[in-house]
Amino acid sequence: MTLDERKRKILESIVRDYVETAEPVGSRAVVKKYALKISPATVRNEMADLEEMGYLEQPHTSAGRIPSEIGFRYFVDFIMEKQKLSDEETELLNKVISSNADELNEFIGRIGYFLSQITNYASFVIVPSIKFKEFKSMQLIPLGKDKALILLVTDTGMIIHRRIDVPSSLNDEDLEQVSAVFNRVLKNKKISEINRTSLQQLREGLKHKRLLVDLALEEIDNLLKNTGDEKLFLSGTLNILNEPEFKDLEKLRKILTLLEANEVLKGIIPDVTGDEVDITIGHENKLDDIKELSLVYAGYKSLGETGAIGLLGPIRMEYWKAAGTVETVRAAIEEVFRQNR
Amino acid sequence: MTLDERKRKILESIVRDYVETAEPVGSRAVVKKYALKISPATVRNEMADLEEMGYLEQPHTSAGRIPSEIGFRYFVDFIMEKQKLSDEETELLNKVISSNADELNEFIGRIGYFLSQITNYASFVIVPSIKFKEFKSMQLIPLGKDKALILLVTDTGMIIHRRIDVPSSLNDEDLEQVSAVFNRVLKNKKISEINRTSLQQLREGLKHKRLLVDLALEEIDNLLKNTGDEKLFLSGTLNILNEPEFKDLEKLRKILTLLEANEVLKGIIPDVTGDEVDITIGHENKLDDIKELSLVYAGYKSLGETGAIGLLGPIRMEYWKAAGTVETVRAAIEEVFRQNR
DNA sequence: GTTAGCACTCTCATTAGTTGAGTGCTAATA
DNA sequence: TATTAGCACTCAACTAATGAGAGTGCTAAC
Repeated sequence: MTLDERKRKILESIVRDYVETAEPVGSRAVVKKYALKISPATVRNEMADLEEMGYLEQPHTSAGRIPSEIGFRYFVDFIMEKQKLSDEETELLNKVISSNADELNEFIGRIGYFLSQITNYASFVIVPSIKFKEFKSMQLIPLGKDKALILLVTDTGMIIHRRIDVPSSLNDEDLEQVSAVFNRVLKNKKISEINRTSLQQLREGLKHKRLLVDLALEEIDNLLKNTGDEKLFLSGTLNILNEPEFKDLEKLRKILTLLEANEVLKGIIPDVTGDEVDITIGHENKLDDIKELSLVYAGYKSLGETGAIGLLGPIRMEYWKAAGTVETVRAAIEEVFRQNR
Repeated sequence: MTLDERKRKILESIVRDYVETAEPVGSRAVVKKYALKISPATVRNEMADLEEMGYLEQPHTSAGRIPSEIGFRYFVDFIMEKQKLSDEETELLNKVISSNADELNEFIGRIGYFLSQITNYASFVIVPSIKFKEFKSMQLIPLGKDKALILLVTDTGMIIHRRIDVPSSLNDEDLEQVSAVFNRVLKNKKISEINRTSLQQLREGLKHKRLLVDLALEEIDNLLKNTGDEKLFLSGTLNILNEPEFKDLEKLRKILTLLEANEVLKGIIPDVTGDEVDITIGHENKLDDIKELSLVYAGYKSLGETGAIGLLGPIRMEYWKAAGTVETVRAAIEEVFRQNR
């Protein structure tokens, strides 16, 4: 499946031209635009070969060629090089990175915005669920009559809270007392260490506040369960409005609807493995709904968990630019996460 | 500007037909579909009158009539009645209301989803910034080496937190001590009562932990400042893809882009005054960008502050349905907020 | 192996012709 | 006087025909 130098050059020209113009590329255009020292006729012969091999296709007899998905795949694997960010882009990225967005959501939001701004594709960032190891604090805070706030803090700084009803038979001091006992038993305790015995211990020590204890325990249980949901941030989805392949309203609706359903979207992103930028093109994707799209993405590590960032664009995508951007941003945010803890 | 019964009937027929079909309505269609006991010719005469009065317009000579914005306005003000929810819809609403979504965001999300589901228009919910009156608790929770969590709880159950760096010269006990002093001075204190004296008092009592105190005070200050941002929730924006008036890609892009910019959107919603459902049609709206859209909205009260819910659709909108839905949902969520505190 | 030349193919834009829905006006009718 | 039937007229939307242009594949010459 290896192509000689000239064929590679021609394939590359066609890919680049097609990505730029979204029109089939003719033999003359290839010669002219990329200053090859051969005639259109020769190019035509080569193109016929490339078509036979499956790298190109022809919308109709008298049109130029466009790269097939296989052609794009070959281009991505063996021809293109990832394009580095320009100086201005790098500067902008640094600004985004160093802006004191100490709220995680905001930071991620800016990263996503940057990705889609720079590339003009839709971007996504998956933030892994941050597993915590220890409880740091448990509070029951009275809020006026009959209400209280139950508040848990983990060693990762995550805060879980819920408003609960408090039987009016309990007063503020009772709440404080329960807080204290919980804290004593659970504080700095690893989750794995919280076993039946210690829970039993809690119940025993606070028999007469059974209801409250049960509520609190239920909440802790909840916390443990919900620890498994990673979050997906999307940005720049409207960029697909610029792509001529989606000028058709029905296609557009399909894609936008898909992008709106976050949960579905999580499913289409393949499991990230290493640090490398990965690319899936058109039908290589799992779900039918995105067989007209390509994905350029990479995993990153944060607190031992794996997240992902990536771009979502048409098959006719500037893979070199997309891959370069994803690679750089991936490294940058991993660095941030490393420093930050 | 009052119309006789027959003209009203004809205007209504044209509005309803046009809303349904998005096509200009001819005299024959009016007679046939709405079983009026007059001839098309008569209707034509009346239509000519209505056009002269500004209630109808004609896309071109040989087409039927469509309602002008003034026509819609007349229809909304003097002809239509708000349509009540069907039994199934009411049932669904009750389900949404009573589902134990004790997270505010989730509750609002469901309300928005309901609104746009039922009407097929984009919906918005504005949640007012909840002003709080008292501090309930202030905690400094150590999180491993050099880090701590500063955590404030207000009487409205709002939680403000930030991760801060702690000078390594301070140990866990120092943190606890600062917490305690803060709590003693601020607990259950109204904001208006926190004056310079009490702050001075804090600083004095903790002179040797100056840095920490300043950090904490800064955070409290922050909290007070940020109390002013209301939140906007949007839902069902893709419904506009169904409207034939936006089959044009450029228009579509404009609107979707607008809807993506939450901040701009807040600006287009007029100040809500009373409890009544209000409607602004096309050019009655402030911003140029939404002069091709209509707004159906109403305010609601929550903890003394005013929020809003509403729908955003084409000028050719089912105002009766939209207004009825908004009215019902408005009442429902106000009831929820009333009960919940 | 490469290239010039040429017949051929197919899309796209333009034009002309046709259809049909709907109007406005006039004259007849109740 | 209000209503209606009848009819000529208008205009958008569809259809078919035509021609231009881009690009190919093939053949024969270099």
